[in-house]
Amino acid sequence: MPSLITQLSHILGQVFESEGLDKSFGRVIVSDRPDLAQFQCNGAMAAARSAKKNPRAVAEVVVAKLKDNALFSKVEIAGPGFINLTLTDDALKNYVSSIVADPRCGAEKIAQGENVVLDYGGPNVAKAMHVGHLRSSIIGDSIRRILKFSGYNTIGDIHMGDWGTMMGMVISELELQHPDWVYFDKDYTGDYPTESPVTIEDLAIIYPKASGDSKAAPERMALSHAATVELQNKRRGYYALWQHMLRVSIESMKANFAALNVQFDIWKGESDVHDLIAPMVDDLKQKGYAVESDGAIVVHVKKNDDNKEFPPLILYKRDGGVMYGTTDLATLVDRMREYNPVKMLYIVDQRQNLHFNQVFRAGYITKIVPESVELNHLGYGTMNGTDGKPFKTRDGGVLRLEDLIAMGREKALQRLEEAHVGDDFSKEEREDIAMKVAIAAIKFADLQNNRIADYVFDLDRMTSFEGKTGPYLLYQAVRIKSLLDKAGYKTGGEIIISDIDRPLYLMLSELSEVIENAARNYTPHVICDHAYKLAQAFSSFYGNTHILSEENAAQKQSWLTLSAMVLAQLELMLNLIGVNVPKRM
RNA sequence: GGUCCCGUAGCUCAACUGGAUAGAGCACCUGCCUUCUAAGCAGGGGGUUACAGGUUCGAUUCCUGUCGGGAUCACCA
Repeated sequence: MPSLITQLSHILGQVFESEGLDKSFGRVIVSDRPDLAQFQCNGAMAAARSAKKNPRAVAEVVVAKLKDNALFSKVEIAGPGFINLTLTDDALKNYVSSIVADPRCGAEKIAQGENVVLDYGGPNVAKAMHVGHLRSSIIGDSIRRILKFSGYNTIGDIHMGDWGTMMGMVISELELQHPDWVYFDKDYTGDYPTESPVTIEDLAIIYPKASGDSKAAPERMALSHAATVELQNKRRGYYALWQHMLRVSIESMKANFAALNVQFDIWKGESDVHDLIAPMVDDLKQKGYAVESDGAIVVHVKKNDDNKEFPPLILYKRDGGVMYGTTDLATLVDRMREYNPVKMLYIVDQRQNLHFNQVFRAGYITKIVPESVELNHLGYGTMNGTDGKPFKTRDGGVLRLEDLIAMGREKALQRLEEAHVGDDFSKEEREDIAMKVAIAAIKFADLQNNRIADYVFDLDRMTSFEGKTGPYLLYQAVRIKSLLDKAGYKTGGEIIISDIDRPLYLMLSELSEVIENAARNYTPHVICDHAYKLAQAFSSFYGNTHILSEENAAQKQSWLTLSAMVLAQLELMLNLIGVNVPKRM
């Protein structure tokens, strides 16, 4: 079932076409001036330019052909050539009735199961997750949900940092601290213990020390590099220790992501493509794509028509080590082979834009990725504090992710107590509600802006739960649930449209385009925005209209149906940004 | 210095990719809980869209320049 706006665009498009003009000029959008019309088409003005005609004259012709269409109660020309459209209530009612029982709430699909790989999250093994991982995780997860709903087969890959120098740092640090451990005995040939010798808490202390020491002293760094190389050569003891750290870290990551309600389809890491690197580089050397430069092996990615510098992608450093670009290129090999996707999307900090451009160019140049596949770096800005500088805690450290979530939950619990909401709920339910409120607040605050630039992370604002926030949306959804519950609502009945509820029905008809816009441009914020507007419009209606005391039974049933539709769309949109609604709050 | 991104209300952000009167939230004022959850609703003040040109019926959006902020510029990730 095409959306209402699709249907209208089709009708207008046919009229333009019958006049020898491109049918794309018939594109209909929601009116900017609700006081004048419900929908509008600006195509006459654009068409006039290409056809060298008067815009109003073009509009006149189009309007003349729409006059007797029974869908419209009003078709007018305004200003330089805007075509203003208003539907009859019958037409609106017909459309709304057609989506009332639709689980997709009228949203069309834009894909037919094509594979899309999304790369987000990117936590590091042995390193505690902190607020820096937040944006990638929740933006990536939301885009995954949106594309999946839109008809793609999505493959969300967590792409862990599990194979770089930091692993060598930690291993060498452990060896310095515990030289007697069996993992460091080169002559040992037996089995290693099944229990990990380190916990995630240990790692949270060890990594910063190892990293700091390595950066401070070249000879300490040399140990880290040596350990990295030995690990990558799979020295038995190191590899066993690494597996322990991997397992311990994944456990901790899973707890964090479960709390955030962020999901992945596959849990691969840099280590998974390690064995692909040597054959890949050999192959590229043979084909002439990889060449020696200054002692390193590189792929040149600068094109002739570039007016800017494009450093080559380094595959092997002068010392023979590999870089993250090497791993990323090998990951392209892996993903093409495993999934043959139409798109590969990277939700990673905008600062890595140049790096990804290098990798993508190298991917196309070497034919690892065909030109038909979209490679896209969806960058996002740095998370700043209210002072405009990169976010730090009061004592200057990084805020751990679990601490952030705990802070949000505390605030929400406090709010529940103040409002005496849930005094009679079980402790478990109150905690569950607080958790959902906290997650909604954190995610909505982040996802509501589209800025590639920076993002101001303001905990106080986020947990005030007032105004345009995630908890506001939960609150409105829960109120509707409570209303339907009290009314004992069952589906059925005619939809009756009147002045006080017409804006809401019109808004319900916009969902398909909103989600399509978000899916095509990878912009979850348009969903946040529309969800907020819908919630606000309903809240206004709810405040002015007492539904349960309505005496006209048919009217009451119609309003309950409207409420149920608003709720369904709200929950759908919240789901697309990874937010769950509690039963009550 | 080269390249890229950004500059919209006091603050944080939108503006359907060139459309009509630039919209929200916070903060500030005024009302509204003995009828469905006040984490709410109704209303008010607040703008030369950094600045200067250009393109056209029409510019926050596209082009040029200036100013200001940020990022990045091959052996770290």
